[in-house]
Amino acid sequence: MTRSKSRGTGRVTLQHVAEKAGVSPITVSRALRGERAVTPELVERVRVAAEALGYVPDPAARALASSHSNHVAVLIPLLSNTLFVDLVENVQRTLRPAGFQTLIGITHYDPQEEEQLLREQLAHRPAGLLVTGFERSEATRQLIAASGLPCVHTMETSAEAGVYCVGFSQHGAGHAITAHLLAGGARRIAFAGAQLDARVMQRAEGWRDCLRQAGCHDAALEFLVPQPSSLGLGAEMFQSIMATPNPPDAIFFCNDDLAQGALLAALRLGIAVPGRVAIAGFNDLPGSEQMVPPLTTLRTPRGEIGHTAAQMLLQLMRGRPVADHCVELPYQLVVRGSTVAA
Amino acid sequence: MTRSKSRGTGRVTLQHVAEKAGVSPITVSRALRGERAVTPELVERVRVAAEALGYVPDPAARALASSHSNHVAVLIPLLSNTLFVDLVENVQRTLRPAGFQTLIGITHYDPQEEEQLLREQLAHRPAGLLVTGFERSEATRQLIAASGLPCVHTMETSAEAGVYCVGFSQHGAGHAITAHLLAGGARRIAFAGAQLDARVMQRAEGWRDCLRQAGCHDAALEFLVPQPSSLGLGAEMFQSIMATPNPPDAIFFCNDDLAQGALLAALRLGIAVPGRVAIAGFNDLPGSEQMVPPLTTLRTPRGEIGHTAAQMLLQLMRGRPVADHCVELPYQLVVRGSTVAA
DNA sequence: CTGAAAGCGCTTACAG
DNA sequence: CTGAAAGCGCTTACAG
Repeated sequence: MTRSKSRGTGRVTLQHVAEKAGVSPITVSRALRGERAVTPELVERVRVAAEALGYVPDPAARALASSHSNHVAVLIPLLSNTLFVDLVENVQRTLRPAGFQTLIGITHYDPQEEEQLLREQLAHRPAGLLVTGFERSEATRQLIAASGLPCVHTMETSAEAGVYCVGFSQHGAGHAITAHLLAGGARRIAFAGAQLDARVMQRAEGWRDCLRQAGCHDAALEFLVPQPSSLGLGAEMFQSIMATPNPPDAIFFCNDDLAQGALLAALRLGIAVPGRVAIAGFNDLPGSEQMVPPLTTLRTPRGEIGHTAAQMLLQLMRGRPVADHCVELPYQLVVRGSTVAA
Repeated sequence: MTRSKSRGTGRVTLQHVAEKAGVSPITVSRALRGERAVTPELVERVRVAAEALGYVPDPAARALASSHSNHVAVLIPLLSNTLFVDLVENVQRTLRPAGFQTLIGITHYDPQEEEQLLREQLAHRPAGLLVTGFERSEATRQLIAASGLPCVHTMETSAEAGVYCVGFSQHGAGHAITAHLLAGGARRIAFAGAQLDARVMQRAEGWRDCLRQAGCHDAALEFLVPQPSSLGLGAEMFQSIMATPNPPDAIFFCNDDLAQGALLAALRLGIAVPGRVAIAGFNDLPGSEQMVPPLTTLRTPRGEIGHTAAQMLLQLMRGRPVADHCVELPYQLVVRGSTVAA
């Protein structure tokens, strides 16, 4: 089939489908988008014609005409923490079948970078936004508001009206881990945190509150470092914590990689776990069950968060009402050998 | 400023910049894209006007008019292997400043899924393609060829003419690890592979060739399982390999996570490493240096591959010639305690 | 429920 | 080196 127009791209367009189906292009557009107000028979005819021609709608033309692309902008801090990989995978798994493309922006926990990324993503006129937590620059917050786009926050929850979020109680989870340590007989329970983003600090708060309730809180047992968490850092922190004059009998690490590093350091140093010190992590990342001893941790529902947040966003992008603005998902304590002797 | 047109979106357009700069829209377009054939003074005037108005080009309009978006489609097997996270991060770091958005497709090593993802990405008329290795369905291959888009292959190299690639010698790397094990005195050296993608099999080939040259090859010491690699799988494989009638004195695992799992299993089973069996991994992933004993491995240049491949693609997308169609980057053997007694 | 017209914001190809 | 015209492939808003 030759095209006569000067700039013809050889692409099958709405026009072609319309001719084949014997209707107007606009009807094809409506039929294919599943807009009501089109006779079922016509819809069928259009569908057959589109199929026969192998028609693929042009996202750029669609975006230009409707002022919304089929992109969804996703902002996450990192991809090097499995946590966010699980989140992203589930977001994509949910959004793709619905016809949405994911635009992934990695902020590295940097508010400036998040702002810059969002600007670039916004230029693409995404249909929706998926962001991590609530901590961001005022400018970013305003960009989001001014965009008028549906936006779902992940990982944390908020009671604020009009804010959409899917997460779990970071505070409650921190509390739960600490309570488990207390139940095991520990009294001097340390908190070891890295990165120090808002969620880590909420877990610290949970730890603090739990220990205060039990009358065992000791501010000297809060160890915080701003570096990104890693096994190496966990090993270092463990060693320096155990070298303090009056070391703890249990340590709650804010992330499993830190705790894994601590377990390996304990092995090297010949410090018995949980005999001399119990160790707990957070997130239940790959490998934690393989540690020696296996790591007690808390399984966070990041996969489900990704799925649920994407579904909520889908509802919002379709202009449908959402029952729950804020969905709080359950987490699960996973008790293993690092806190309970075999 | 009120807009009179009925569908005005409130967006600052080329038109506005043109009026402000006192030139035609087309000149603005050319000036901003850095096309030559525009007087430097005009370029400057346009730039100032655009800046003042906060003009952001509309990618959708641009894509529609030019039939190319500023997207680059990236296809990778997984995000749960740090390897590919490093690759993607470096790709984005290189492409973003040049004005390109990355579209990430995760194939899960499934040719069908890769094909489907590519179709979706192609609908967005990306400016270029970045794919992993050379193993894919014939249909996918044809989609790539028919698209006429510049395409750079990563992780592996190929001498084939007209094929752009940036990688390292998987065969050579497998050979190097094996040679190191041989040099340490091992003679019964096993290869333990999972996933069994093309690159793993090339490493296996390197292991085979090295041992044949040394006259030590034993086909019974090749252990292959198709499951995705993980610490748990590594532990299982290690245990079953050591339970064979005539176990090896060294094992080369095709990925660090398997080897890490093996080291932890050895610890649990009380099997001395490297005393009774030496263990080597591949990739140098996070945590390997923290293992007990630290894991000998081979550091692969995936970050540099991402950067170099993105740069090559940038050249191609700009229509500039590329000196080397095929860039082979160096890897580095990292010798640690799991193969050499302290 | 269906359609003709206009427009989304850019770039291509052609003139000058 | 600069510009007026046309077009990219859709959807919006307005009629009927």
